[in-house]
Amino acid sequence: MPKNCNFIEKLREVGLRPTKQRVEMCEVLYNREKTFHFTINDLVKLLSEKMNQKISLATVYNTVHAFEKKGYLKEISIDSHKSYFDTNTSAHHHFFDEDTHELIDCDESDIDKINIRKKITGKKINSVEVLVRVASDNQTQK
Amino acid sequence: MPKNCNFIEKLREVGLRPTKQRVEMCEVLYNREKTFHFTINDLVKLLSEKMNQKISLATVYNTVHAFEKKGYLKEISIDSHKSYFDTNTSAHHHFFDEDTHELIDCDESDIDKINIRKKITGKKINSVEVLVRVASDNQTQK
DNA sequence: TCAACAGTTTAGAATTATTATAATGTAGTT
DNA sequence: AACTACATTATAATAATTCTAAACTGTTGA
Ligand SMILES: [Mn+2]
Ligand SMILES: [Mn+2]
Ligand SMILES: [Zn+2]
Ligand SMILES: [Zn+2]
Repeated sequence: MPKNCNFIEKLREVGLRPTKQRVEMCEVLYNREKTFHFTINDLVKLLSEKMNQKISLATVYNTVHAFEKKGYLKEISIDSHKSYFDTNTSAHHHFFDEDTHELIDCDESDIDKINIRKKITGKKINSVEVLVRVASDNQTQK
Repeated sequence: MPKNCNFIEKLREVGLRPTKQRVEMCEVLYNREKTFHFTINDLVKLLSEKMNQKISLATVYNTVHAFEKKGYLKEISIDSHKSYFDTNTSAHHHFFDEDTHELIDCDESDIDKINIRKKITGKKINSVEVLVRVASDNQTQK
């Protein structure tokens, strides 16, 4: 994660116009140390803080979906009531903290390879993902 | 799954009034061979077919959530755009057919026990669930 | 048996998240 | 600078879910 990636070039490469809104979104999404997990609301908040002018909600939705289509973002299902997105687009497992509603990525070494015995005829496996729900262990809490 | 379980008694046991709507819902949900996975829409459709009078949408939502709170139903997250519910309330894994949007339960023997190496300090694991997304293997199809 | 009460259902309004629309603005090209 | 295709915007529309308050019903105990 270099400090100042050339997002303009990156956007051009996949055929998206490097408009200021898209470059701004790239900065917010990818100019960080770790994977970023967010809801549209999180993102809107961060963008409004960062930018001088306001950004339209429709643009945030459109751009997130454009990024998703181009493989820059992945949608994650942990809560049927909210859409979460992930800047880590590879197949990977998650911990979900039920206290803070935060997602945490697992890497290869965190969970042993999943062995699936069941076959469904005529169907191929597209992905295998594990969700580990965690919560505070503290008795006094909650 | 007996043919005509005494749902009235079952409802009383957990402190729910055995109103005709709830008994009717029990029949639709639990009077079947296999686990039932459904969306609110699926359920409304089935109930309207089965019942002579119409049932209010609010009642379906209220009753599903009452059942959920009592541990009769479990909400499943596979698609952030829709709520799925499951009559199998135990911890279990799923296959999700991306062609038909159907959920299929796994049993113990289908997936080897998941070994989690990562520990998060101060947090305990509440559940570990695997989602296997499958789709048609047929080249000609889609 | 039946009135009284608490809990339940209901239709419709309200809220929330998301998508569609159509006018205006802008990046890239000449 | 001007042209054009694509993007952004405000706003309207849609869809899922929840709220509200009035009408209704299962239960209880007189
Ligand atoms: Mn989506
Ligand atoms: Mn829910
Ligand atoms: Zn992730
Ligand atoms: Zn299930």
